[in-house]
Amino acid sequence: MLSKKCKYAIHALVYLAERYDQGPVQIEEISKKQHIPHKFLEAILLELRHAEILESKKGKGGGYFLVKKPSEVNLMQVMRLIDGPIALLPCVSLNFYDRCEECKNEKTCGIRDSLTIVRDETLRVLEQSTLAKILKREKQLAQK
Amino acid sequence: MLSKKCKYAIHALVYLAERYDQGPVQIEEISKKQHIPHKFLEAILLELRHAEILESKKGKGGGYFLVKKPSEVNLMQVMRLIDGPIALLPCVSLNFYDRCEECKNEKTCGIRDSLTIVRDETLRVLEQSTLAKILKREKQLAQK
DNA sequence: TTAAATGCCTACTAAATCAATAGATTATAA
DNA sequence: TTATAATCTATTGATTTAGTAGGCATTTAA
Repeated sequence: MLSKKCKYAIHALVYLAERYDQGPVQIEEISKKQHIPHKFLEAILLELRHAEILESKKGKGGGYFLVKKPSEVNLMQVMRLIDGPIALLPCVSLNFYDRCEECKNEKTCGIRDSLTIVRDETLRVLEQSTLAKILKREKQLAQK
Repeated sequence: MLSKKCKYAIHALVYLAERYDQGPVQIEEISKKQHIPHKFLEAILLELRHAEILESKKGKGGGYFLVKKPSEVNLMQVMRLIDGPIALLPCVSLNFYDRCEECKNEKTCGIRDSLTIVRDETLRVLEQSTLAKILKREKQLAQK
Protein backbone atom coordinates (compact mmCIF):
# COMPACT_ATOMS: atom_id res chain seq x y z
CA MET A 1 0.00 0.00 0.00
CA LEU A 2 1.01 3.58 -0.58
CA SER A 3 2.20 5.51 2.46
CA LYS A 4 0.25 8.56 3.61
CA LYS A 5 3.22 10.62 2.56
CA CYS A 6 2.87 9.40 -1.00
CA LYS A 7 -0.87 10.03 -1.10
CA TYR A 8 -0.25 13.52 0.22
CA ALA A 9 2.38 14.07 -2.46
CA ILE A 10 0.02 13.02 -5.22
CA HIS A 11 -2.84 15.19 -3.97
CA ALA A 12 -0.52 18.18 -3.61
CA LEU A 13 0.79 17.67 -7.14
CA VAL A 14 -2.68 17.40 -8.64
CA TYR A 15 -3.56 20.59 -6.79
CA LEU A 16 -0.52 22.33 -8.26
CA ALA A 17 -1.29 20.92 -11.70
CA GLU A 18 -4.59 22.72 -11.59
CA ARG A 19 -2.68 25.95 -10.91
CA TYR A 20 -0.04 25.27 -13.55
CA ASP A 21 1.49 28.46 -14.99
CA GLN A 22 -0.40 30.62 -12.50
CA GLY A 23 2.48 31.48 -10.19
CA PRO A 24 3.54 30.11 -6.79
CA VAL A 25 1.08 28.50 -4.39
CA GLN A 26 1.83 28.63 -0.67
CA ILE A 27 2.27 25.52 1.45
CA GLU A 28 -0.40 26.80 3.79
CA GLU A 29 -3.01 26.93 1.03
CA ILE A 30 -2.30 23.38 -0.16
CA SER A 31 -2.19 22.19 3.43
CA LYS A 32 -5.64 23.58 4.20
CA LYS A 33 -7.36 22.62 0.97
CA GLN A 34 -5.98 19.08 0.90
CA HIS A 35 -6.01 18.43 4.67
CA ILE A 36 -2.31 17.74 4.93
CA PRO A 37 -0.36 18.70 8.09
CA HIS A 38 1.60 21.83 7.22
CA LYS A 39 5.01 20.69 8.41
CA PHE A 40 4.69 17.27 6.87
CA LEU A 41 3.69 18.79 3.56
CA GLU A 42 6.69 21.09 3.80
CA ALA A 43 9.03 18.10 3.83
CA ILE A 44 7.19 16.45 0.95
CA LEU A 45 7.28 19.51 -1.28
CA LEU A 46 10.97 19.90 -0.56
CA GLU A 47 11.60 16.37 -1.78
CA LEU A 48 9.63 17.05 -4.93
CA ARG A 49 11.71 20.17 -5.49
CA HIS A 50 14.96 18.24 -5.08
CA ALA A 51 13.63 15.83 -7.69
CA GLU A 52 13.10 18.82 -9.96
CA ILE A 53 9.39 18.29 -10.30
CA LEU A 54 8.64 21.46 -8.37
CA GLU A 55 10.34 24.79 -7.92
CA SER A 56 9.90 27.29 -5.14
CA LYS A 57 10.16 30.96 -4.46
CA LYS A 58 10.89 32.33 -1.00
CA GLY A 59 9.51 35.38 0.72
CA LYS A 60 6.30 37.27 0.24
CA GLY A 61 4.29 36.08 -2.72
CA GLY A 62 6.43 32.93 -2.74
CA GLY A 63 5.40 29.32 -2.73
CA TYR A 64 5.68 26.19 -4.84
CA PHE A 65 4.87 25.54 -8.48
CA LEU A 66 5.27 22.79 -11.06
CA VAL A 67 8.30 23.09 -13.33
CA LYS A 68 7.30 20.15 -15.46
CA LYS A 69 4.14 20.09 -17.48
CA PRO A 70 1.26 18.18 -15.87
CA SER A 71 1.46 15.74 -18.78
CA GLU A 72 5.10 15.02 -17.97
CA VAL A 73 4.66 14.00 -14.35
CA ASN A 74 3.26 10.54 -13.65
CA LEU A 75 2.49 8.27 -10.70
CA MET A 76 5.43 6.00 -11.44
CA GLN A 77 7.87 8.85 -10.80
CA VAL A 78 6.12 10.07 -7.68
CA MET A 79 5.73 6.64 -6.10
CA ARG A 80 9.34 5.72 -6.75
CA LEU A 81 10.50 9.00 -5.30
CA ILE A 82 8.43 8.88 -2.13
CA ASP A 83 7.87 5.19 -1.41
CA GLY A 84 10.73 3.55 -3.29
CA PRO A 85 10.43 0.33 -5.28
CA ILE A 86 7.32 -0.54 -7.27
CA ALA A 87 8.25 -4.22 -7.54
CA LEU A 88 7.13 -6.69 -4.89
CA LEU A 89 10.59 -8.16 -4.44
CA PRO A 90 13.96 -6.37 -4.35
CA CYS A 91 15.38 -8.92 -6.79
CA VAL A 92 12.89 -7.95 -9.51
CA SER A 93 13.17 -4.20 -9.00
CA LEU A 94 14.53 -2.11 -11.86
CA ASN A 95 15.48 0.99 -9.89
CA PHE A 96 16.13 -0.49 -6.46
CA TYR A 97 17.57 -3.90 -7.29
CA ASP A 98 18.95 -5.92 -4.41
CA ARG A 99 19.58 -9.59 -3.81
CA CYS A 100 16.84 -11.50 -1.98
CA GLU A 101 18.57 -12.93 1.07
CA GLU A 102 15.81 -15.48 1.35
CA CYS A 103 16.50 -16.98 -2.07
CA LYS A 104 19.19 -19.57 -1.94
CA ASN A 105 19.52 -19.16 -5.67
CA GLU A 106 18.07 -16.33 -7.68
CA LYS A 107 18.64 -18.23 -10.92
CA THR A 108 16.30 -21.02 -9.96
CA CYS A 109 13.71 -19.06 -8.00
CA GLY A 110 10.31 -19.83 -9.49
CA ILE A 111 8.55 -16.82 -8.01
CA ARG A 112 10.43 -14.12 -9.91
CA ASP A 113 8.73 -14.70 -13.27
CA SER A 114 5.28 -13.80 -12.00
CA LEU A 115 6.47 -10.84 -10.02
CA THR A 116 8.37 -9.50 -12.99
CA ILE A 117 5.15 -9.54 -14.99
CA VAL A 118 3.31 -7.83 -12.13
CA ARG A 119 6.00 -5.17 -12.02
CA ASP A 120 5.83 -4.50 -15.75
CA GLU A 121 2.05 -4.29 -15.86
CA THR A 122 2.05 -1.98 -12.86
CA LEU A 123 4.70 0.29 -14.36
CA ARG A 124 2.83 0.45 -17.64
CA VAL A 125 -0.33 1.71 -15.93
CA LEU A 126 1.41 4.07 -13.49
CA GLU A 127 3.52 5.61 -16.22
CA GLN A 128 0.41 6.47 -18.20
CA SER A 129 -1.19 8.08 -15.15
CA THR A 130 -0.06 11.67 -15.55
CA LEU A 131 -1.18 14.63 -13.47
CA ALA A 132 -2.90 15.97 -16.58
CA LYS A 133 -4.99 12.80 -16.94
CA ILE A 134 -5.82 12.64 -13.25
CA LEU A 135 -6.94 16.25 -13.24
CA LYS A 136 -9.05 15.75 -16.35
CA ARG A 137 -10.66 12.71 -14.74
CA GLU A 138 -11.46 14.61 -11.55
CA LYS A 139 -13.21 17.33 -13.50
CA GLN A 140 -15.21 14.72 -15.40
CA LEU A 141 -16.27 13.03 -12.16
CA ALA A 142 -17.15 16.31 -10.49
CA GLN A 143 -19.60 17.21 -13.23
CA LYS A 144 -21.83 14.19 -12.76
CA MET B 1 7.14 -4.96 -1.18
CA LEU B 2 6.40 -8.36 0.28
CA SER B 3 7.30 -8.87 3.92
CA LYS B 4 9.90 -11.47 4.84
CA LYS B 5 7.12 -13.41 6.46
CA CYS B 6 5.30 -13.64 3.15
CA LYS B 7 8.41 -14.72 1.26
CA TYR B 8 9.02 -17.37 3.90
CA ALA B 9 5.45 -18.56 3.55
CA ILE B 10 5.77 -18.92 -0.20
CA HIS B 11 9.06 -20.78 -0.01
CA ALA B 12 7.70 -23.11 2.64
CA LEU B 13 4.62 -23.82 0.53
CA VAL B 14 6.66 -24.54 -2.59
CA TYR B 15 8.76 -26.90 -0.49
CA LEU B 16 5.64 -28.68 0.72
CA ALA B 17 4.23 -28.75 -2.80
CA GLU B 18 7.22 -30.79 -3.85
CA ARG B 19 6.41 -33.27 -1.07
CA TYR B 20 2.69 -33.32 -1.87
CA ASP B 21 1.02 -36.63 -0.90
CA GLN B 22 4.18 -37.90 0.74
CA GLY B 23 3.17 -37.47 4.38
CA PRO B 24 4.00 -34.81 6.99
CA VAL B 25 7.17 -32.74 6.83
CA GLN B 26 8.60 -31.39 10.08
CA ILE B 27 9.03 -27.68 10.74
CA GLU B 28 12.68 -28.27 11.50
CA GLU B 29 13.33 -29.74 8.05
CA ILE B 30 11.68 -26.84 6.21
CA SER B 31 13.41 -24.36 8.50
CA LYS B 32 16.85 -25.79 7.71
CA LYS B 33 16.39 -26.31 4.01
CA GLN B 34 14.80 -22.92 3.36
CA HIS B 35 16.83 -20.92 5.92
CA ILE B 36 13.81 -19.73 7.88
CA PRO B 37 14.04 -19.19 11.67
CA HIS B 38 12.31 -22.16 13.29
CA LYS B 39 10.00 -20.26 15.62
CA PHE B 40 9.01 -17.72 13.00
CA LEU B 41 8.22 -20.51 10.56
CA GLU B 42 6.11 -22.19 13.23
CA ALA B 43 3.86 -19.13 13.40
CA ILE B 44 3.62 -18.90 9.63
CA LEU B 45 2.67 -22.55 9.15
CA LEU B 46 0.05 -22.20 11.87
CA GLU B 47 -1.55 -19.33 9.96
CA LEU B 48 -1.56 -21.37 6.79
CA ARG B 49 -3.22 -24.19 8.68
CA HIS B 50 -5.91 -21.90 10.04
CA ALA B 51 -6.52 -20.81 6.47
CA GLU B 52 -6.99 -24.47 5.58
CA ILE B 53 -4.16 -24.54 3.12
CA LEU B 54 -2.10 -26.83 5.32
CA GLU B 55 -2.90 -29.53 7.83
CA SER B 56 -0.73 -30.87 10.57
CA LYS B 57 -0.16 -34.01 12.55
CA LYS B 58 1.18 -33.88 16.08
CA GLY B 59 3.59 -36.20 17.87
CA LYS B 60 6.34 -38.40 16.57
CA GLY B 61 6.31 -38.67 12.79
CA GLY B 62 4.14 -35.58 12.67
CA GLY B 63 4.56 -32.37 10.74
CA TYR B 64 2.84 -30.25 8.11
CA PHE B 65 1.45 -31.11 4.70
CA LEU B 66 -0.60 -29.48 1.96
CA VAL B 67 -4.27 -30.23 2.12
CA LYS B 68 -5.02 -28.47 -1.15
CA LYS B 69 -3.53 -29.53 -4.46
CA PRO B 70 -0.48 -27.50 -5.54
CA SER B 71 -2.52 -26.33 -8.53
CA GLU B 72 -5.18 -24.93 -6.18
CA VAL B 73 -2.95 -22.67 -4.11
CA ASN B 74 -1.81 -19.40 -5.66
CA LEU B 75 0.16 -16.31 -4.72
CA MET B 76 -2.94 -14.14 -4.51
CA GLN B 77 -4.28 -16.25 -1.63
CA VAL B 78 -0.98 -16.39 0.20
CA MET B 79 -0.19 -12.70 -0.10
CA ARG B 80 -3.64 -11.67 1.04
CA LEU B 81 -3.43 -14.00 4.00
CA ILE B 82 0.02 -12.95 5.18
CA ASP B 83 0.43 -9.35 4.04
CA GLY B 84 -3.16 -8.21 3.59
CA PRO B 85 -4.38 -6.03 0.72
CA ILE B 86 -3.00 -6.35 -2.79
CA ALA B 87 -4.35 -2.94 -3.85
CA LEU B 88 -2.25 0.17 -3.41
CA LEU B 89 -5.05 2.11 -1.70
CA PRO B 90 -7.58 0.91 0.88
CA CYS B 91 -10.39 2.49 -1.14
CA VAL B 92 -9.70 0.28 -4.17
CA SER B 93 -9.21 -2.95 -2.23
CA LEU B 94 -11.66 -5.77 -2.85
CA ASN B 95 -11.01 -7.77 0.30
CA PHE B 96 -9.84 -5.05 2.67
CA TYR B 97 -11.88 -2.06 1.59
CA ASP B 98 -11.67 1.04 3.72
CA ARG B 99 -12.28 4.73 3.17
CA CYS B 100 -9.24 6.82 2.31
CA GLU B 101 -9.18 9.50 5.01
CA GLU B 102 -7.02 11.61 2.71
CA CYS B 103 -9.66 11.80 0.00
CA LYS B 104 -12.14 14.54 0.62
CA ASN B 105 -14.41 12.84 -1.85
CA GLU B 106 -13.98 9.29 -3.07
CA LYS B 107 -16.43 9.87 -5.89
CA THR B 108 -14.31 12.54 -7.52
CA CYS B 109 -10.86 11.18 -6.74
CA GLY B 110 -8.95 10.93 -10.02
CA ILE B 111 -6.33 8.49 -8.74
CA ARG B 112 -8.60 5.55 -8.12
CA ASP B 113 -9.12 4.61 -11.77
CA SER B 114 -5.46 3.84 -12.39
CA LEU B 115 -5.01 2.01 -9.15
CA THR B 116 -8.06 -0.11 -9.82
CA ILE B 117 -6.50 -1.21 -13.10
CA VAL B 118 -3.21 -1.93 -11.34
CA ARG B 119 -5.07 -4.00 -8.78
CA ASP B 120 -6.89 -6.05 -11.41
CA GLU B 121 -3.81 -6.71 -13.50
CA THR B 122 -1.88 -7.72 -10.40
CA LEU B 123 -4.62 -10.06 -9.21
CA ARG B 124 -4.86 -11.67 -12.63
CA VAL B 125 -1.16 -12.55 -12.63
CA LEU B 126 -0.98 -13.59 -8.97
CA GLU B 127 -4.04 -15.80 -9.27
CA GLN B 128 -2.45 -17.69 -12.12
CA SER B 129 0.73 -18.24 -10.15
CA THR B 130 0.02 -21.55 -8.47
CA LEU B 131 2.42 -23.60 -6.42
CA ALA B 132 2.31 -26.22 -9.19
CA LYS B 133 3.47 -23.69 -11.79
CA ILE B 134 6.16 -22.25 -9.55
CA LEU B 135 7.50 -25.70 -8.78
CA LYS B 136 7.50 -26.65 -12.46
CA ARG B 137 9.34 -23.44 -13.28
CA GLU B 138 11.97 -24.08 -10.62
CA LYS B 139 12.67 -27.52 -12.03
CA GLN B 140 12.98 -26.07 -15.52
CA LEU B 141 15.42 -23.43 -14.33
CA ALA B 142 17.47 -25.91 -12.32
CA GLN B 143 18.09 -28.05 -15.40
CA LYS B 144 19.83 -25.35 -17.41
C1' DT C 1 2.07 -46.78 30.15
C1' DT C 2 5.61 -43.83 29.67
C1' DA C 3 9.08 -41.06 27.25
C1' DA C 4 10.34 -38.68 23.29
C1' DA C 5 8.93 -36.11 19.51
C1' DT C 6 6.30 -32.71 17.63
C1' DG C 7 3.00 -29.06 17.01
C1' DC C 8 0.23 -25.22 19.81
C1' DC C 9 -0.16 -21.04 22.25
C1' DT C 10 0.85 -16.76 24.88
C1' DA C 11 3.76 -13.21 25.85
C1' DC C 12 7.61 -10.41 25.16
C1' DT C 13 11.27 -7.55 22.75
C1' DA C 14 14.52 -5.06 19.60
C1' DA C 15 14.82 -2.61 15.48
C1' DA C 16 12.98 -0.22 11.72
C1' DT C 17 9.71 2.64 9.58
C1' DC C 18 5.98 5.95 9.48
C1' DA C 19 3.75 10.18 10.61
C1' DA C 20 4.31 14.16 12.48
C1' DT C 21 6.23 18.29 15.29
C1' DA C 22 9.43 22.00 17.00
C1' DG C 23 12.35 25.61 16.42
C1' DA C 24 15.87 28.23 14.47
C1' DT C 25 17.58 30.07 9.82
C1' DT C 26 17.55 32.20 5.28
C1' DA C 27 15.71 34.66 1.35
C1' DT C 28 12.44 38.00 -0.74
C1' DA C 29 9.13 41.63 -1.68
C1' DA C 30 6.92 45.67 -0.33
C1' DT D 1 13.44 47.08 7.75
C1' DT D 2 9.70 44.26 8.52
C1' DA D 3 6.50 40.72 7.50
C1' DT D 4 6.27 36.63 4.85
C1' DA D 5 7.39 32.26 3.29
C1' DA D 6 10.48 28.53 2.30
C1' DT D 7 14.72 25.76 4.36
C1' DC D 8 17.10 22.88 7.43
C1' DT D 9 18.15 20.04 11.52
C1' DA D 10 16.60 17.41 15.19
C1' DT D 11 13.44 15.01 17.89
C1' DT D 12 9.35 12.24 19.11
C1' DG D 13 5.54 8.85 19.53
C1' DA D 14 3.07 5.15 17.34
C1' DT D 15 3.00 1.23 14.63
C1' DT D 16 4.78 -2.61 12.21
C1' DT D 17 8.22 -6.06 11.35
C1' DA D 18 10.94 -9.76 12.55
C1' DG D 19 11.90 -12.32 15.55
C1' DT D 20 12.64 -14.99 20.64
C1' DA D 21 11.40 -17.53 24.98
C1' DG D 22 9.20 -20.89 27.33
C1' DG D 23 5.77 -23.84 28.73
C1' DC D 24 1.59 -26.72 27.31
C1' DA D 25 -0.84 -30.39 24.75
C1' DT D 26 -0.94 -34.32 21.85
C1' DT D 27 0.61 -38.37 19.47
C1' DT D 28 3.21 -42.40 18.71
C1' DA D 29 6.73 -45.88 19.38
C1' DA D 30 8.90 -48.68 22.57
